[in-house]
Amino acid sequence: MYRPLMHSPELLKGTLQTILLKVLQDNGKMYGYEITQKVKELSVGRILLTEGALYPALHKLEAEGLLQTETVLIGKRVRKYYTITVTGKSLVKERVIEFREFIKTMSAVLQVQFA
Amino acid sequence: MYRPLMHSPELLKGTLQTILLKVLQDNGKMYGYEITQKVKELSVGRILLTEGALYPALHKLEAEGLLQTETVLIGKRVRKYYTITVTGKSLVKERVIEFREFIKTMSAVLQVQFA
DNA sequence: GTCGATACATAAGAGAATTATGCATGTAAG
DNA sequence: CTTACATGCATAATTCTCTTATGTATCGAC
Repeated sequence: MYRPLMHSPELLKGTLQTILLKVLQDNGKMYGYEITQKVKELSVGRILLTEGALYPALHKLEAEGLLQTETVLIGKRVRKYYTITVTGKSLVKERVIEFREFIKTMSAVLQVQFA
Repeated sequence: MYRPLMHSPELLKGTLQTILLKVLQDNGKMYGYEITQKVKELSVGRILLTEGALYPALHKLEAEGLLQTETVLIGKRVRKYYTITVTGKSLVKERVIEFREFIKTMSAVLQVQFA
């Protein structure tokens, strides 16, 4: 399946984990495909997560104990639900703060107000 | 020479070109090392450009016609001054707008106000 | 005379994404 | 009824950008 380019491909690097954790924190139990749709909706079509980035990222977050999974059968289709853990919740807080700091720094370097 | 880690290494990916172009637009003629010091100063020590990233990036921008160079001998030391071109100036405008859009999008996805 | 700062540059390696591919089900249109 | 698109998972090959490491060399201070 074709996946169109995102709005700012390079800028998004490094933000994927933060996005996944935050969306899961805000929306509770979600599965991969559902996350891509939610992010697409929130970003008004500007962030289109690719499977090649999404699934490895989810697996990594799970391996690190930041997410928990639960596999469910819907008819004959497999669905893997993800939930954020306590550890994940504390990390997402840090990540959002870090992102805010990053914007502050960039604002100073680029001499631009981002308000 | 050792180069300490930057504040948010992953987040910075993709912003290097924008930083270089904008700093050169704001400060006129500058050489590599001078740029690292200026960026360090503007970012209050949070962005420490490494040579391995800086020089290839400058060479690439030059090859693309976004920067012009002028080599000068200071005593026995070589210095390569960079100036932003007209093409470069129009690109930096776009890049800053793009970065602003990126923040807006991230703000919507993370449901956080970045003001 | 040695260390740290100044000043350039390239190569090897790592990390995170894109692109491509694979498998499989559900459903709407023609 | 078959074809295309959406749903749903996953991994492999490749690309891109940066870090880390290395190399060369000048200058000033101690």
